[in-house]
Amino acid sequence: MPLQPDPRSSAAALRARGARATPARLRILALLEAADRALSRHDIETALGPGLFDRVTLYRTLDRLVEAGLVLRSVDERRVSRFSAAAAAGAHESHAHFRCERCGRVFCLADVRPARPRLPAGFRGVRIDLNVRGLCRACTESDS
Amino acid sequence: MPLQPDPRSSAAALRARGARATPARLRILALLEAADRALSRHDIETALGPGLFDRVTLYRTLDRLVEAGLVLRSVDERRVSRFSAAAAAGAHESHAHFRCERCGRVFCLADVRPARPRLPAGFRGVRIDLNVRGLCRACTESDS
DNA sequence: TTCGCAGATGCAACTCGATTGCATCTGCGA
DNA sequence: TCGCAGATGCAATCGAGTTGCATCTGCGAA
Repeated sequence: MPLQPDPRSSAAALRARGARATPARLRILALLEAADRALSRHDIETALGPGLFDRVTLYRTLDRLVEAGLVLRSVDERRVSRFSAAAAAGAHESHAHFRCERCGRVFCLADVRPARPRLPAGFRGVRIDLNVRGLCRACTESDS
Repeated sequence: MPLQPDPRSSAAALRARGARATPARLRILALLEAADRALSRHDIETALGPGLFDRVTLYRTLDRLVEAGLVLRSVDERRVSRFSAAAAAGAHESHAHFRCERCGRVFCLADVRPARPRLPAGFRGVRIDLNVRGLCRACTESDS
């Protein structure tokens, strides 16, 4: 989890997974690795500068990064996909997010590792994710 | 959690929450209470008979039932909202679902009660939900 | 170093779940 | 039984995400 993401190691990670190291992928990966929360396509487009990459390119790039296992996807209450760097979040089978009900931002709870619950007979669980909803620090503080 | 949902008690529950007991609300509530899984708007429309209620009415009715606390909403991996009766699921602050990655169906794990995790300073958690993804029984059995 | 092409990108059109505006209808308290 | 706030239906619209197709380019091979 480097503070200054290294584009060379990102490029190597991409190539090791059979994906080309393109500007779009390196920029998006660096952005997600530096972020302290899960970003939507809209967040990413705004951060990189609107118009730098096409909307379709952003979606396809994110799909490819998820497929390569470098990025995790989750869907928020407002039906928007959000993305976080797998390296920063911890690429575990179980994962936890905090979703602020006021500002809509999503934070990774990297050190929370939810336990696998008992399932009904015949059901096979694979991945587990836990969502906590409430108010984030900024919204709690502006709540006085 | 009655096996045969009682429309009279549903009507009373609606009125107690300041909502009218209309045919759409009573039919949808009865359907959700009888279901063993969370239903999408499309599932509900199909079950009640296409054309019986307008799509907009279904969405607005479901919104109202969620607002009244009689129904819980969750969003699946495919960005579709799914609804389950709060009474059947257990209207707790924490809740768990199983989402089948093959058929897309969503099951309530009524007896699983995820623990509240530690949050970063300043964050206030309110509701918790746990999602387990994998294969449901039907899809596991057809997997041979 | 250059070359070729599979894979990546951009643009336009499209899909589909969900929402909004507005006219009409109705549950239910008075 | 009457009035009206709240509920419903219809049409238009929104917005996240996808698809088809033409063009471009990273990168392995020559």
